[in-house]
Amino acid sequence: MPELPEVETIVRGLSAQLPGRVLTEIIVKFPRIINGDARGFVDRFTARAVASLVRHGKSIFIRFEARKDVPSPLMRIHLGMTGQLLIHSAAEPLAPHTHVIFRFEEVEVRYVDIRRFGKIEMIETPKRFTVPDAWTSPERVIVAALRNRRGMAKHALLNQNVIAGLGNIYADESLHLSKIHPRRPLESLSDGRLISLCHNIRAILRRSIRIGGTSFRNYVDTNGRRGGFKDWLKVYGREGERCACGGVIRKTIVVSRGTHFCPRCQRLPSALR
DNA sequence: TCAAATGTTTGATC
DNA sequence: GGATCAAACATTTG
Repeated sequence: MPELPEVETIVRGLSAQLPGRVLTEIIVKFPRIINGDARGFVDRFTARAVASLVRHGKSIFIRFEARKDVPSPLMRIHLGMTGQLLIHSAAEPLAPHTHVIFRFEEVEVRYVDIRRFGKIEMIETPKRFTVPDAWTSPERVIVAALRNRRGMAKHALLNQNVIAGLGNIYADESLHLSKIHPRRPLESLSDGRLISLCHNIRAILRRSIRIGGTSFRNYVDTNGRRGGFKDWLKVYGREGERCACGGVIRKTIVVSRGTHFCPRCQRLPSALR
């Protein structure tokens, strides 16, 4: 479920609580969530203090303080479709589908994931991010990533190896704001359209982050609160409703994902069908 | 009751 | 490369 604004909101929630705290215990109730050897994972991170948190795309990275000369590995958390990270006191009862518990002094962070598509892993040797982040990378870098790309616009926006962070909701919303048909071949867009697309992506992300992301079904932040961006969605989940231009919003399948668009203001030039 | 759909990613296949 | 599909899963919706 969570796309960039939702993950950003979660990282901010964790950043307000965790830095400086020592991870005293990790309880793994469902080992398959941990990528690789779960025991090694637990051993490596237990008794370490959190240094800082970073988001890149839809991934959360937790950096721990190094001990002596021993460099500290990174923890990467990807929430998949339905992953949640909730901050609780240890006394509160466990929700169903709680798979991993990170126990700190005073608080614990619980990884809850109904569909269990999420992954948590240890990264021994962190690498530089090479893919631009849809929110933090300079716009010109994102434009450059899309230029010279071929194929359907929506495909590129969803591809995390091209731009990191957009998912189905924000891809649909960005294309709608930019008046680009989801199947429009990227190579058919002028430089100006590409620049405005990237600008619109940022504008949508900015607004969504400001109000805590989109809660369509499951998403909640670290305090269990829902995000407010659902009310701002122009096409996602609005099949049959009217677009501001007067057209009626349609839902079809593009790149095997449910795709919402307005056939009136997101026209596919007839030469391209 | 059952089939389809759900905010993701990855790997296979053509 | 690019497009398509299936699978990893549980729950909700029509």
